[in-house]
Amino acid sequence: MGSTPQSLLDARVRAAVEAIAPGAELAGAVVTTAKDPAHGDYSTPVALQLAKQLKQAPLDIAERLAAALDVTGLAGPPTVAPPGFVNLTIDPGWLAGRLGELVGDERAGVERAATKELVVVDYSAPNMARQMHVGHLRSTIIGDALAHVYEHLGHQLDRVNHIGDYGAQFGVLLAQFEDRRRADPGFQVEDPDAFYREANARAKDDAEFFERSRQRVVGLQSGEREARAVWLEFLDSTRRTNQPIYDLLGIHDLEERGESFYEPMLADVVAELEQKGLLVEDQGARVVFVPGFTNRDGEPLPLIVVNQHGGYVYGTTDLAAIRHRARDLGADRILYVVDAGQSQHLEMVFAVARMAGWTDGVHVEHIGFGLVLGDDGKRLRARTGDNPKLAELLQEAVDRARAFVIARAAERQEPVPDDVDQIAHTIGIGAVKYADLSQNRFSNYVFSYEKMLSLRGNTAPYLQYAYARMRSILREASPGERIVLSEPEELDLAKRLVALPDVLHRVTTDHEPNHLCSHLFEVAQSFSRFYEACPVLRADEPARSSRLALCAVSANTLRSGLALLGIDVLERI
RNA sequence: GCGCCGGUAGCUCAACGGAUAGAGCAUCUGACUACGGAUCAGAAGGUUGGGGGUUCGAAUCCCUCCCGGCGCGCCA
Repeated sequence: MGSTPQSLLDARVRAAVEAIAPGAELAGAVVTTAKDPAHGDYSTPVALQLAKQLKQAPLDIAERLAAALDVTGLAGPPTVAPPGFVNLTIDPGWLAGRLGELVGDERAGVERAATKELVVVDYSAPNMARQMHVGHLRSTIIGDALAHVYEHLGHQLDRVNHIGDYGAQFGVLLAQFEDRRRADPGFQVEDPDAFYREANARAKDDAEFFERSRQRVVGLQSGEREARAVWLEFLDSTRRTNQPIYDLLGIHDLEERGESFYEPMLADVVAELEQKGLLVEDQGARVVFVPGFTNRDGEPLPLIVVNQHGGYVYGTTDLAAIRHRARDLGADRILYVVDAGQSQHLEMVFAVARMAGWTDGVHVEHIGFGLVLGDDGKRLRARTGDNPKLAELLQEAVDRARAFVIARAAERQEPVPDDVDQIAHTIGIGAVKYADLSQNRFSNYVFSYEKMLSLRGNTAPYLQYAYARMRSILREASPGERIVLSEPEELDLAKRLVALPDVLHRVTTDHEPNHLCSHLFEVAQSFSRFYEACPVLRADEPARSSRLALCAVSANTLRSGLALLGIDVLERI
């Protein structure tokens, strides 16, 4: 923010309110973007909001506000519209000047935040010894995008991969693995999901086996060598399975800090809860009752910290993690990008952390998201009924993109590009990411290759195509310094190009990346209209260098905006 | 039963308490002797699930009911 019309107008409207009604309190939006061009570009409803407070007619207040409002050099004279709006139209001269500053600005006008925060983003979080599924995909994509946005705004990031590598589930796997190894010394886990099912099915039916598996957990947690060795083997195999997925997604700076990382802190976390009087004994377990949460029968619902067998559970590691992040790392903000199904559990963890006084002054938030559905409207499954393997799902997007590029080359009787693999990868992965991010994260969405790879509409390929077209023009000539905006299409595009910082600010408030997607889509749409209406490269075009500048800023905006979403662009498609 | 999230155009979705609820897809009508037509222009399409309430103003906030999804004590 800082240099956007909205933030500048906001400050000036506040000043004018202070002048005509000192001490008046403003609730809600001060300056909003106008939907109807007849209302200008920005609008303020503050006169309406102040009417009751000041006991005066809204229209009168609006008139006095308009008179007191100094927007010289930034917008045209304010106009008043019933029942009490004050409408503002950005001065094309200001817009041209601002755009001039953005030419060649790699950051597309986004300034760094005044105060630098440490932002912990917890995302991806696959489970050891199980395939990643589409839920992990959403977490990974959304978390990565949010981390990029905060980083771009100058904050310090700690990207944490809280993998599920600890706890009772592993005992079952360990016991089964040892039995299989005993029968066949060369045994290897080929299919992690199948092995997981096999082990859990046995634990369900075989009481002896189940009891043994529980003891294996104790063995592991007490540092028994053999158990530890197998555990490490499982971890390695999980990493080998997941690495290709992270490679495909281009995600490299995620730090693995799984549940086991917090093991050394667990005893102390329990001791501290005990010492603070939060821990109580209930049904053989040691728990914290969290006000406001009830179970099926309407009884108080606890967060279990130590189970009836004396073991730690995931709530324990989650508590250790939040304490570590807030107290030891000094996080200002902790974001949990975890599916919506975990909402109650996380709210309880957050509540206990607050009760323990660990998160005073820390912004802790669950960034929940809905399910990915197949075209049958049910949870996405592979043909086999299993969770689809993510690597295959991503690969199919890439393959479809490649097929399209090849078909298009044939259609145009052109040779297939040398870098067809690179193009297919950028389009295919970009399409998957954008399809996810452009959706409201709260709702479920239907996974459709056809839609995400479509070249029309609000899709990554549309944006990538628009970018390639901008670059194609910019290869021919360089933008000028002096900018003149006269055509409506030029003005419309320019207004959108200067607003990116407002959008990013919003994304750090509501953590909904779909707003950034919409903005980039609107930029691309505005550009296409501009491109149709305003010749750029024509030799006798007087606005040539100015229009080249519009192309340059548009390209920068799309490139850097898509990068924030974790999506690459292509110079040529 | 309780909790959380959703219900907006035929479909997929926007709309940070503001003005005549907007895009895309699909449909229909136009525009290729102009910088990449993978494009653009236009048309049509709505009782914002129902009912109350608060407000100058409600898709948005509150209450209630209906529908869908997810979760709800020792897996994570």
